[in-house]
Amino acid sequence: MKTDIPAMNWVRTFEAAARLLNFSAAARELHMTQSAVSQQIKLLEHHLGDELFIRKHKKVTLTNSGLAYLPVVQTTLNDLQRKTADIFSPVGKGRLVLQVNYAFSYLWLSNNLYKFCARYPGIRLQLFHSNWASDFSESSHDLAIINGNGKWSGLNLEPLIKAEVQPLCSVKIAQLISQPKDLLSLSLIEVVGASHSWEQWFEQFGINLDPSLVICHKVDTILAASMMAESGLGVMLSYPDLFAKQYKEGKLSAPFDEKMPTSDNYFLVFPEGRPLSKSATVFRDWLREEMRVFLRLMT
Amino acid sequence: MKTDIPAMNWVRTFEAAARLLNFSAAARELHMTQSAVSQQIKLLEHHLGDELFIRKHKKVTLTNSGLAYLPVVQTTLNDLQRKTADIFSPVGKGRLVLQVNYAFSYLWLSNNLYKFCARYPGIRLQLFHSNWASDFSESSHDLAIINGNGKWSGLNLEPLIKAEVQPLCSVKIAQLISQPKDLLSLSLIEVVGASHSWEQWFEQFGINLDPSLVICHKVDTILAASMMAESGLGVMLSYPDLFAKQYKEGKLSAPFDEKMPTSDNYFLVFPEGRPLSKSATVFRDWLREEMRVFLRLMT
DNA sequence: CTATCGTAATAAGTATTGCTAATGGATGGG
DNA sequence: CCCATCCATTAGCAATACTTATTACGATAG
Repeated sequence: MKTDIPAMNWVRTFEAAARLLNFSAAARELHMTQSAVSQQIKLLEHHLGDELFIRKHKKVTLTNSGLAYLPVVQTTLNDLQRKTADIFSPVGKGRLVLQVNYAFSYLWLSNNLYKFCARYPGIRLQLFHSNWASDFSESSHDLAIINGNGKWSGLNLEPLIKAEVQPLCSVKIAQLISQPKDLLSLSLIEVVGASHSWEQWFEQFGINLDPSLVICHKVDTILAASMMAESGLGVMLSYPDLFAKQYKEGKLSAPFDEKMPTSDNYFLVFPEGRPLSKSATVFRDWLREEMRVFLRLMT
Repeated sequence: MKTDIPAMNWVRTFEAAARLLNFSAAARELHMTQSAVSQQIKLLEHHLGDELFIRKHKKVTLTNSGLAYLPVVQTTLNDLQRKTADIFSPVGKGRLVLQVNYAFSYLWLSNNLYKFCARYPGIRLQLFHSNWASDFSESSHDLAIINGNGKWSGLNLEPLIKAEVQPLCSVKIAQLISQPKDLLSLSLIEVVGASHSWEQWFEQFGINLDPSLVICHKVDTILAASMMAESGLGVMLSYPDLFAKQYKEGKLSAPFDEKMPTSDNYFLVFPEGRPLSKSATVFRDWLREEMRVFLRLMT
């Protein structure tokens, strides 16, 4: 085969013909004659140095190579079309692929995303959930929302909430607490992997935490921690901003006003060095504004 | 913009011009005249309904749209070229992307892959490690090697080793063991998520395992289990086939000959309903044959 | 068996597109 | 200031894409 890329029209003709398994039908779909289809496919086959179709008198079928090539061609054409449209179609149209942290999606986005959709009804959203830092060159999402310390290279970051944590628990449990050391007799919920810890929190009050003396549930996600805290299983140390709804509904309460800074935050993440698609820019701007309003209401 | 896909030559011309930021240089690279480049880019801009370059008398720069479009075009062209070559270039050429289970890669593949590379020097390998079942429609790998019970739909599966496990430990520890109940006084290493368990193993001998009475290390990967077993920290329950090398080198030993069937295995996984690329077929055949020889040597 | 329909291949001619050569305008370095 | 470099434009030629018309083949219905 020749090493250069086959012409777009050959490929598009092949796609239609392979999908329909009928040159005449492909010709109708592409608004050309059957003859043109026949010729283009012959040219493509010659270019690739391999047969794509088995011509059996009344119907054509795909060869093994053709069968293997069809999905390649389909995803390529589809990708190019979609991404081209994302960049060049007018603002408010197109698809937007987001990678979102589970907890942020459940605790904040689920309560607010409807506003974005109402404002930009032409933007079709596609949400993927993952808690891991994202590789924009590999994956095909436009934006990501990730929790972590923000030390990722090659990415643009915008912190979304205030980077401070405080003890949070059910209202019932909160009534049992009046001073920091009261916590020591309760179950503490620790999120493993977080850069803030109960140890640090107690340090603020001169209390040296002896890990063997406290009951400490360890969970690997903030979502699990919040569910345990809500159901009265213990006290968690987390971002008050994130639990506004639970706070308002009386499901969670903060026994102390003091907040402790942390180096973890939720970040809006997008690739560095190349501009965002229009839809992604629109979403970023919306999220910025929405978070600004949200955080102002918090104080 | 028009909704149909821009012609391949327009796109290719744009790619070169945008990369080099010089129409004349792009023309030289593509073996055409500067005039042709200028015209094609003008056509593409017209097609997309947007400017791609800012023409500043001596040099051109990319507009925001152009900047956003360049990576899209580059990955698309690259992908199409690579995948086309994978299908149509002669056997023994091309790239092969494998997703491999960590343990299988470390314990078996690392000792045998050199033979494949020696036999097919034209095939460039790309290995990704992951222990999770794979989605061929999303990801871009050709084959995967995964551990599990094989209950994944839409995938072709071929078991790679014998689906049986047996206790394995360091030679030193093995000398302390003569009958099954001797194990109860040692540390047992359990791989969480595996479908076989120590409980099942003891059941064979009519021993009811009381979890509270045995020291049980829990790990989440076979690799971690094997490292602990090798260093004499305890006994693990795993596939003897996988540890041939450790066995031969005296690092691991099997205190009992009896093997227990398990529903977990390592599987070679490939997509259903479409043929593999030539490189992938070659790899599959090589792996089959290599495993056949390997397993025969085992018995 | 034969007429007809649906399908693909081919040949020849036309239309479209792509490319070159030549030229002009603009700019910055020497 | 002049020359080199860069891009745009134009006109004309070359390549390609497409159409029309025709042939060939097989299935199916009469």
